[in-house]
Amino acid sequence: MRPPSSTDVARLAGVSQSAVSRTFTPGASVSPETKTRILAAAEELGYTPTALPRIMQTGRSSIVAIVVGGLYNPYFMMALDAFSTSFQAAGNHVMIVRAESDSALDDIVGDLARYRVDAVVSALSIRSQAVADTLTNFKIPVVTLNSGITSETISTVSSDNHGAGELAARLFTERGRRRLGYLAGHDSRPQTDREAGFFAGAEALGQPAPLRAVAGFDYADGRAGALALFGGPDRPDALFCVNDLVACGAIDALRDELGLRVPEDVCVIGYDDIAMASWGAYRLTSFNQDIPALLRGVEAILAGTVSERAILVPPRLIERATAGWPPPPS
Amino acid sequence: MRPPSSTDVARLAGVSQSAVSRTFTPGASVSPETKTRILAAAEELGYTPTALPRIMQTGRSSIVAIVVGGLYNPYFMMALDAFSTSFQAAGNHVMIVRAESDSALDDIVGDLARYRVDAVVSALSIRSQAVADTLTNFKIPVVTLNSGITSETISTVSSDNHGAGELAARLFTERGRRRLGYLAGHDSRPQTDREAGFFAGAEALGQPAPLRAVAGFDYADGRAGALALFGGPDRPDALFCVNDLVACGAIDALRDELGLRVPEDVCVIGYDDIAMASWGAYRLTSFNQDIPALLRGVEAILAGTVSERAILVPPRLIERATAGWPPPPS
DNA sequence: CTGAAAGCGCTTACAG
DNA sequence: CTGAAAGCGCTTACAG
Repeated sequence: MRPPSSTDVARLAGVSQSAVSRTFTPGASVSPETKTRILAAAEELGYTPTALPRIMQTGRSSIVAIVVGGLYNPYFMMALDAFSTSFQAAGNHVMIVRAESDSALDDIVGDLARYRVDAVVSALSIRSQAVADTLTNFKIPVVTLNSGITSETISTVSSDNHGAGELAARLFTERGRRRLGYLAGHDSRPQTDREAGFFAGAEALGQPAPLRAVAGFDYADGRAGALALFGGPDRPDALFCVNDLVACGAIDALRDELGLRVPEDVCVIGYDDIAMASWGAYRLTSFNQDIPALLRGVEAILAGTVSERAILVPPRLIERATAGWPPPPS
Repeated sequence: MRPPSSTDVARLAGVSQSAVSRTFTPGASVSPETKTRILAAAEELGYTPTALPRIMQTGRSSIVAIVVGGLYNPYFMMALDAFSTSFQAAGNHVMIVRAESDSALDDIVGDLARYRVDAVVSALSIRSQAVADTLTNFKIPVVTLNSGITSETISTVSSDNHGAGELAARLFTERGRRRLGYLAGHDSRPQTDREAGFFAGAEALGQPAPLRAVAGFDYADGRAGALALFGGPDRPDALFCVNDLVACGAIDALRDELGLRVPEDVCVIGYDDIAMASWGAYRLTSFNQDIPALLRGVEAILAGTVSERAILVPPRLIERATAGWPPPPS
C-alpha cells in the first residue's frame, strides 16, 4: 500500500510519466489540456510527488540540521525559534537533533550525513581536534555557536563573551562596587570567555580579583551557587552570572534565603536576556546576544558571502533595575 | 563534486557495488577480508552511504515532523524536548516545522508529504473539517495535541483541560474563596475547555459565575489582563489563568501595580507547570500536563497499539504557595 | 560469500 | 508540447 507514483497518475491520465513530472515542475512546458487531465488524475489518486529522487539527483536536500544540547534554557528556544523560522522562510526544512554531549557530535553529523543535510548548525561546541577532523571529513558545512575550533568546513559565530565580561566589570565599578563576585557555569567555551573577560576587566580597573563559585546553567544552580558564594564573611556587593537562569536563581536566594536587597546590597548582571529577565519580579540587567545578528552571521557563512570562519557579534547590554541606577555614562 | 558513492568505493576496492552495500548493512554476509578492504577504500574516499535510496525503496523515512506555533512558551520547550528525545531514541529523525497559524496546517503537511515523513505531531490544533479532510487525503498519520477533530488518519492526545478547570474551581471553593476570576487566552481548544470546566465547576459548587477577561498566552498578556480584571469595584479573590505565563504576569501586576498579596488577597492557579512556576518569586500552583503520559499516548497511537483516536490525560495538580494553604482534603 | 540486474520515483537531456 | 530512456545511489532477490 505505497503512495501513488507519477507512473500511476500517468497511466490513469493516459499520458507519459514525463508529462506528470512536468506538471508538477513549476515552469515546465505542458499544454493546459494535459495539465488539467493530469491534475484531475493526481487529485483522484491523492498523488503527492516525492522530493527524494530530486535530492538524490541534485545532492541537495534543502534540510539543515540544528543540534542542541537540551532545551531547558529559554535562550535556546529564542534562538531555535529565530533560526528555524528563517531557514524555513528560505525554503529549507529543519531537522532538530538533541545531543547529550558535545562529544557525540561526530556520530550525530555522521548520521545526518546519511540524509545529505545541506548544513548543520550546532549550539554544542566542538571541543577536541579529533572531533573537528571527523566532522571535516564529512564535507558538510558546520557552523557552531559560541565555539572555538574552525576548519575547512567548520565555522563559528559567537557572542563577544569576553567583551561582555569586561563590560560587566566596568559597569559594577562605575556603580561604586568593590567586591565583585562571579557565578560560573560548567566548563564550556562561553562560560570560560565570560569569566575571563570579567576577571580581566576587574584587574584592568584596579579591582581585587572577584570571588567565584561554580554554579551551573540552571535556576537551581544559581540558588545553590549564590548560597555558596555568600556563605563566607566577605560577601560580594556585585554579582555577574554566567546566564540569566543562574542570575534569577541567585536573586531569589539572595532575597529569600539571605535577606539581601537587589540592587541595594548586591548588583546583579546576567547573560542572554531571556523573557524572564524583564519580568517584574526580576528586572534583570543582562546581555542580549543579538540573535538576529548571530543568525545573519550564520547565514552569511552558509551562503558563502563572507570569507571569515569566525564571526564575533557584540552583545547589547540591556539595563534594568538589578544593576542599580543611574546607568553608567556611555 | 558530489560525495563518493558505493560504486566509487567498489571500484577502488575492486569489488562489486553489492559487496559495498552489504558491508554497510548490519548482518549482511561479507567475508572479513573483503569487508576490511572495502572499509579501507571507504575511509580513503570519505564515503558515507545515503539513506535516501532506502527511503525510496521502503517508503519509510524514519522522519517524524513536529509542528509548533511559536516557541515562546517554556511548556512547548519541555514538550519538544521530551518528544524529540524519545523519537530519536527510537531511531527516528525529527523535523521541526514552525507554523504561523493552524490554518496553514494543510500546506505544511502537504510539504512534509514530499519528504515522506512517517508521521506528524502537531501542537497546533485542527480547527476546520476542510483542513482535516485535506490532511486525511495525504494518508500520513497526524497526532494533534489538545485538539478535537479526528479522522481515519488524525488522532489527538489532550490534557484533561475541562477536568482541570473544574478542579481549580473546587480548590478555590475549598479555600473559602467566593469571587472567582478567569484570565482567558485567545480562542483555541485548550483555552475553551479550561474555561468551560472552570465555569461549570463554579456553578456546580454554587458559586456565582466567575469574572472573566481575555488576556492571551504570554506574560505581558497576563499583566494587562489582570489590570483589566481587577480594574472594577468587585475584585476577585481567586484567579485561574489559562497558563503559567499569564499567571506569572498577573501575579506581578497584582503585587506591583495593585498592591495585592498573593495568596492572601488573591489565590492564583496556572496551567503547564513551567520551570518558572516553581521559582521563588512565584511558587505558583499549577496543573502539570504530564508530558511523559502525553508522549506515551502519542507513541501508542503511532505504534498502533491502541485503537482510540482521542486520548485524554489527567493533569497533575502541583500545589504551591499561590493557591494558599493548607492543601485541600484529597 | 559474491556479482549482475532490476527497481524505488523522480529529473533531465534528447528526439520527435 | 510530448514521450522514451538514462541516471541518481542504494536494496533486494536471484544466480553462481
